[in-house]
Formats: sequence, structure tokens, C-alpha cells
Amino acid sequence: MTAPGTTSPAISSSQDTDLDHLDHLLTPKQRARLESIASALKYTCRDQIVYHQGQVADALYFLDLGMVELTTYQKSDGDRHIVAFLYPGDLFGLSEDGRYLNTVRTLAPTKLYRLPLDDLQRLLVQDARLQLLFLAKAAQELRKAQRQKIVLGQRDPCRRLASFLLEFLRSNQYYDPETRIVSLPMNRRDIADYLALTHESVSRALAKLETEGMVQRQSPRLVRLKDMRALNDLATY
Amino acid sequence: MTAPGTTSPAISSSQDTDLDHLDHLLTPKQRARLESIASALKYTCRDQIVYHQGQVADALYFLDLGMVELTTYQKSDGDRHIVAFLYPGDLFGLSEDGRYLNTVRTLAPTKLYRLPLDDLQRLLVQDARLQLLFLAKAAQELRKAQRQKIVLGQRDPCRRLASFLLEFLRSNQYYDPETRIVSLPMNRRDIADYLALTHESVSRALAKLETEGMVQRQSPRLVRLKDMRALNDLATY
DNA sequence: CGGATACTTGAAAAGTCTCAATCCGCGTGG
DNA sequence: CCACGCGGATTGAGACTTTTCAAGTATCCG
Repeated sequence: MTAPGTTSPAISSSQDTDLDHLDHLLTPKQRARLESIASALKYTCRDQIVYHQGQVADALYFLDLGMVELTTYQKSDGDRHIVAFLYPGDLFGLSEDGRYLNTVRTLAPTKLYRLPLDDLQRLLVQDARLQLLFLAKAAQELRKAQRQKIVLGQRDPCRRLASFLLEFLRSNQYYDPETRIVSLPMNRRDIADYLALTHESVSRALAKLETEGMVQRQSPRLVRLKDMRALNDLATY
Repeated sequence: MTAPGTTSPAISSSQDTDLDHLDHLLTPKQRARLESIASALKYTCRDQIVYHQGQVADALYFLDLGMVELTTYQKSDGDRHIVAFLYPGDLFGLSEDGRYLNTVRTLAPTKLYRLPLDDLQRLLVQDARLQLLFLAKAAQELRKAQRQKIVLGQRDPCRRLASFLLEFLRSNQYYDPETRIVSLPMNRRDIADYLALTHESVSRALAKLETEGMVQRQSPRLVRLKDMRALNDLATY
């Protein structure tokens, strides 16, 4: 990631990691400006709603700590789709016609910043370099969405699950490189709704990955990645 | 869509239509500036490559006329996925680590503008209001990707196909509101690679929609939308 | 008009989903 | 500290659907 002020195009910025919070790219002045319009929100427990799909959209949110899920509900209320799991450093608050497109729910204790849209727009018009960072964030989300679309295009549930597990490599909070154990912050149904499978299929896919020696289940929520290479091959094929 | 200079947040802009080309939102000065860095490209026939996945990314592209497809190839070369079909007014050129993520191919005679990244970045830093328009475009692409992800989550091929057909309502070039006929600019295999199906399944789904009275095939490439309401219900469910 | 390509349709195979029962882990309360 | 109970997770069998493989038909273009 390039610092603001360089000539490297923000639009083609490289992949971010957990540590690349927006903050680290800001000049002290930019940081102060953003803080002046931002309000910090803390959620001490999981399953809290940040906002609902269809509510009037008046702010953008910046995830600082924890994890949230973005879900979209179809007309028949039983049918939901988890659009994304967000990590620290991610931006959310996508809207259309002035209303939020998703419902945002916390999966863990979470800290985030709320940026009112009108204040933010004023700020971004004043500070074009700061705006470039937001443009880069948008590009990052676009890449993520595109990747996820390709994952959903795979027929084999094992491939989808492998891709899903490998997403956690970016996370410092839910993946321990020492033990190579992923600590899943969501249940099987959430994973299923994210990968467009049933929760039974998720279980079966995980069992298959285990019999093939790619992973090892310590407990339902703790999965050890045994053969990273094989998982990667399966995911990217 | 709001004109530049209003206080309505660009990030929450409403849905665009074919007519909402970037040009229409520009001040004469902005337009002149963009033109000064842009070079027009014309493709007189289909199946032309604009750029390949993996090439060094040095420009953003603006689609003015025609249609292009964005495809991503997996390691094994038989496996491809069509990420998006782009309409006039769409922006493309997404990259990661300085290289394009997709291969872009024309599906019809096409006119587009090439905007070199370094020139563009300079311009966007100078003109923060112009940059807001690009931010809005990025948000629009993000909405599109999210919708498409939900479509791929549907199991039923008929639903996916219904969503696909309804996407053409936005297009002035490939949909005629009078006769309600969609003129498909791509073959069954392209549709299949877009919807994550086989081309046989696309055929069968189309046949099923026809027996159920929702559409009528005039010829393989010409599909009349008979029951718009039913199609919509099927797609959005 | 002819050839090649694209499209449609059919039958068998493979896979996931549904429904159901069982198992496990975790928190609660005794 | 341990037993209990609840929700989540796993596993099994059958129904259903899509894919695969193959053949036939239509369409487009030279």
C-alpha cells in the first residue's frame, strides 16, 4: 500500500492485510479531521445489529476491531444470504437510493467508527488525497466481491470451504500461524449461508477435507490447517 | 443521480441507467480535462481483446458504446468464469499488485476511452468533485457485484436465468420495450460461464421458462419477455 | 446451397438437498 | 464438582436436480 502523496495509483493498490488500517495511511492532520466527524461505537457482545437493510443510509462505517457480517434478506423471510464477513480495516455502509442494502450484525465484541455521510463528503471534497484512500478501499471491496463470486461459481462444496478457510489467513485475531488453527467466529449455518450451501453440506465438506488430510477438527469451531498447499490448490485450482 | 456540487452524498447515489454516462454529469471543464488525458479506442468487430488478465495495469477504461465481458481464468485453462457483462457508462480496469485481474473481450462493436492511471490520479487529486463521481461508479460496481453474488447463490437455474434476462431491461441497445424482446449479444456458453451453469442447463432453463409462459424464443438469440411480473417474482423471490 | 457452429433434447450418472436420528460440546443448576 | 439439558454439529438414507455424455436439430455465414 502506498502512502498518500506518492504517485503510485491508489486504484491499483496491492492487497491489504489486517494491519493496513486506514489510520496507518493517514497524515496526523487527516487523522484529526476524520476523528472530528467520527463517533466510536463499541459492541461488547455478539449478535448486535449495527443497522438494518432498508434503513435510511446516513453514514459509512469503519471496522476497527472485531468482526461483522453483512446479510441480505430476500422477500420470503426464510431466505437470507450472507454477502460478506468483514475484518478490521474494512469499510461498510453500501446503499442504494438512500437506503442500506444489507443488515450488519456483530459476530464478536466489536469497535467501529461511524462517519456521517454529509460530513464525510465535505471532508473528501476538501481533501482529495484522503478521498483516494477511500477509492482504494472501494477497489479492495470490489476485488473481494469478485473473488467471492468465483468461489460461488465452483460446484464442489470442498473447494468453496477451502477458499473460505483460507480467507482467515489474513486475520490476526482468528488465525494463529504457530498452531495453524482457525478459530471460527460463526456457526455452520452462517458458513452455509455465505457459501450458498446447507449446513449439512458444510459439515460433510469439512469431514471430507479431514479424511483427505487437509484439515483437522479440534472442535467444531477450531480447525487446524494441516496441508496448506493442498487447500490452496483446491481453492484456486 | 445528483449533479456535482450538490450536497447529496455521492456514495449513496441511486441506480444508474444506460443514459447516465459519466459525461452527462461533468462540467465542461471537467469534460475537457478528462478528454485531454483520454484516448478513444474503437473496436469494429466482436471478440477483440482490450487487455489480458495479468498484464501490467496502467489505465482505467470507460465504456461508451457496445458491450464487453470480463472473464477470469483459473489455473487449469479449461476453467473460466465470466465476472461481468458491461454496459455503456461502466468503468473497468480493476487490478491487484499492479496487474489486471480480468481479461476484457468485446462482444459487439465497441467504443471506449482509455484513461492512463498516473494522469488520472493527478487529475483526481486536483479535482475532488470529479473524484466523487469515480467513487460513485465504484460503489455502483460494488452493488452490481453483490447482486450477482446473490444470484449465484440461488440453486434453481431458472431463477438465475430470469435475473440474467432482467438485467437487459437497463439496456437501450439490446432490449426493445415495444416488443419486449431481448437480443442476446452472447452465446449459451457465455451465459453458462456467467451463471455458473453448463450451456445445456441454460438451454433447459430457457425451455422451462418458455413452457411456463414467462418467455418466448423467437430465435436462439432473440427472447421475448412475456410475463415480466412472473420473471421478476422468480428472480427476486 | 452447403458446411460448420451453435443450440436443443435425451438418458444415465453423480452430486447435493431434504428429512431424520444421533452425537457432541457447552453452559446451567444442583 | 458433577449431572443434566439444550442447541449445535455430524452422519445416514432417499428424493430430487444438475451434470455428463451423446445424438439430433436448427441457425448462421460464406
